[in-house]
Amino acid sequence: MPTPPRTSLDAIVTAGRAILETHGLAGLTMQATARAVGVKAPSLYKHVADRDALVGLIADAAALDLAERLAAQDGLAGLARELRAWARAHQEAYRLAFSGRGSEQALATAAAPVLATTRALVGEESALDAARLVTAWATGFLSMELAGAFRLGGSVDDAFEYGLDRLTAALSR
Amino acid sequence: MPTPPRTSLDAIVTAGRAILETHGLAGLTMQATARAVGVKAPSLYKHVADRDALVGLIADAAALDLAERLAAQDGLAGLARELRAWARAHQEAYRLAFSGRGSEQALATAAAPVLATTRALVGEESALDAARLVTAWATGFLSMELAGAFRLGGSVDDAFEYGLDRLTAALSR
DNA sequence: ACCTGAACACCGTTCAAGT
DNA sequence: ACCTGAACACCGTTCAAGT
Repeated sequence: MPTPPRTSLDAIVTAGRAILETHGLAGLTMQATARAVGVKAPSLYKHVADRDALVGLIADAAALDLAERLAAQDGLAGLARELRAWARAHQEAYRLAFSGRGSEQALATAAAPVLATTRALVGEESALDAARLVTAWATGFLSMELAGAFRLGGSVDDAFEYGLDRLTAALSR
Repeated sequence: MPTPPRTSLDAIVTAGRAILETHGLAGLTMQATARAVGVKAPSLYKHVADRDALVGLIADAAALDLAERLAAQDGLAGLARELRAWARAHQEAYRLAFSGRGSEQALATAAAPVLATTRALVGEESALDAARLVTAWATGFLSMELAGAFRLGGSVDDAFEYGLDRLTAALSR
């Protein structure tokens, strides 16, 4: 006898994102996710292949969220500061989005505005190299900041602005 | 009746490093580590508090290994290229060392030569900010490279040298 | 057509009992 | 004084049985 679904992929991913942020990736269990959407764990397998797939979908949702924010920005400084603000506001989602567990497509969407900006700064030929410089710096900085790796004193805010300033200078003309 | 230990912390950490590199962090189980040193899993708890502590010790051993390599280098380019060579040769160890699961001390030791180099380049006042710029870029670049995140074409080697060149220019005088 | 209980394999960890 | 078997709680995952 056919039965209507009691949950949906959308509800599952949304619940997963909330659990991720409150309990971390380790707390994002199939059981916890199922409970959040009102079913038992085995039912989730009607909607996702396995936990890895669920984690990947959550990573993509986060990356697309970020992409939307970045698309509204202009210039290297705006992009970098918005990325940092987003990362600090959604630490677990940020870590997951850049962990390589999502699709390449979602991350590429988020990176597109950076590429457009470097193209304007250094021209077509060096745009990709320059985007990789900026992206590597920004994501490296944030992963260190979120991990609490800046422990030698000094202002982390100042270090971010210093890096942004030096990179902007290095990519000018 | 006293019994001599059948293994040691050193042997456990060494075995753990080998398992990490061949089977990844997920494969680094207490059981696998115990088997590698010839005891059963519960015996490991005589030497380490729990799996997290073991993982932390392995992260530190890797970071100190890297620190030794970096200490033999001179100049930004030498440091960056040696870091990249080491990261590619010990991918899992690299990821773990920079994951924040080790002690701050071990990573600080590895970072010391970078700080010394930026001090020589930009002076005492900006040395820390500059070291953070370089470190963030290098670790960000490598985490992306190891994750296979550079998929838009172009030469990854060229992108690395481009970044190194632009950063060197940005930190000159 | 979806959901569930029960079961399985596999973790980390504890601890009483062996030597 | 160290090591082990047995046990426990907790995972992810499968599947026959319910509705």
